[in-house]
Amino acid sequence: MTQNNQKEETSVTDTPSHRSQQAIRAQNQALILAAAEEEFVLQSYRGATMQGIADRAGLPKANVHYYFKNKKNLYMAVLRSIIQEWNEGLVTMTVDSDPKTVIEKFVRTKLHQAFVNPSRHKLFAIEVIGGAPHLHEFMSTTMKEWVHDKAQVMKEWHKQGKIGITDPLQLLVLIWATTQRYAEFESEIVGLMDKTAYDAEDEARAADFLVPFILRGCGLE
Amino acid sequence: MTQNNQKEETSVTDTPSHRSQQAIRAQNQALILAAAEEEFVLQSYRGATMQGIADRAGLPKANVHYYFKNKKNLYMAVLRSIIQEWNEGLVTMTVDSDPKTVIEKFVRTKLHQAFVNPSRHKLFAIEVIGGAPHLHEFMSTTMKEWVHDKAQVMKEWHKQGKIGITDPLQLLVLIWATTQRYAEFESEIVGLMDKTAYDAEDEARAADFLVPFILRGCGLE
DNA sequence: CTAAAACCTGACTAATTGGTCAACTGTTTT
DNA sequence: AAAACAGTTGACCAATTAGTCAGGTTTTAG
Repeated sequence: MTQNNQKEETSVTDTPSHRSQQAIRAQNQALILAAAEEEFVLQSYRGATMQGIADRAGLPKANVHYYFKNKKNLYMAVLRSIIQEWNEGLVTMTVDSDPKTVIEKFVRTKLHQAFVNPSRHKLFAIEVIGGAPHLHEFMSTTMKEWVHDKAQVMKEWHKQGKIGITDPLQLLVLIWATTQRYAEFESEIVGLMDKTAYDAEDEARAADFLVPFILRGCGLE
Repeated sequence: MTQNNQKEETSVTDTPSHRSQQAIRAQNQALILAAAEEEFVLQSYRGATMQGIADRAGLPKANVHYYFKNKKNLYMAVLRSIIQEWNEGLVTMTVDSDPKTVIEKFVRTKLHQAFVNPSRHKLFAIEVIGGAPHLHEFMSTTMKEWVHDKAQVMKEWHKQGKIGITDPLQLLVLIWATTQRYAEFESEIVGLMDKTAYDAEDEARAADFLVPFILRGCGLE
């Protein structure tokens, strides 16, 4: 594939001849972000090319640069949208909550996110594995506060004899590891199940295994 | 850093003026493989440069090409050494084994590997996340056979009422996820613990948490 | 209707980088 | 000792690719 390119087909939604600029902006940015997410996952930061992203989005490369000044800028935009989803998956958890209910909800929420949007989890994982150079701020502020907050709650639960866990950080790491794994290692897990992709019941199967397993591990139920 | 380069210092072991060619080969290949492993983890395949690997190994770039024909060749060599370690970490597990003993041993072995050699686990993870394009053969032969074999054993254990797990594949995925996580997400976990690197007790802390948790999850103990 | 603003894009450029090679030095073999 | 072989390396090249830009078209505001 050379540096040159042209649109091959009209975009996904049949475009009216007259579109508001706001709509154009929104649609193209979304198109580019989605394309970038996939390319960055498959090729990693350096391996992904602006041309490849443009092709996937069905736009000329120069147009991608029109919306996102440069590659790093685009990459950061993708990371921001991932962090946003992370923030939405949070569970309210107070000293008075029922551990069993909260933990089950947390596991199911995270697992669902993993199955619904594997690419994002893969990209996040690649970033963390590489030392999280672009996520330092998020990790050392938002995420750390959330973790310390939840750890406090869990320690209180333990004091009250509601849960058999003394080290809440380890539990959080375990829950993230086990749920996100289905997204990150999709290709491996799918292969070991002799399939080419998850089917409709795989999320439920994973949940039916994970939820009781983790609850038992916590000394609940 | 330009394309040019030169050795800055004599290599790690003070070199005698007369070295056998076999020794030279072995040492340089090891040097390059170690350097490549680190670069590939930090920069991913495309991001890693032959020049960067050469610099890290303390050799001129052309010398790297002398030992490994090209970049892909070098990358595959690194993957091969990772697979080799994987094969060494296997546990013998038969129908007559004691589940508790075997699972505990398996978890501890995998966890130890993760703490001792995090780079390899990170690289393996990146490869799988990207769809394991270079590991297809390994995954669909060696690994699949091993997994199906162990799954058979575990199903038999369940029939005999020795273990409360009906879906062995899910358990294997969970054990890999939880143990390898400490390597893969090193930067995140270390950050959340307010450290800059794991200390001597962290492996033991993880094991003390994971082993009983997983055994409880399996309905053992 | 018209001018300004926003959007679009083919063609180009500068920088990076994988890979080659010829000339060289050190080691082994006969 | 000298031919053959293995290891070393600076200089070079071709391919790739992020980013620019000038001149275009379409949309919007007045």
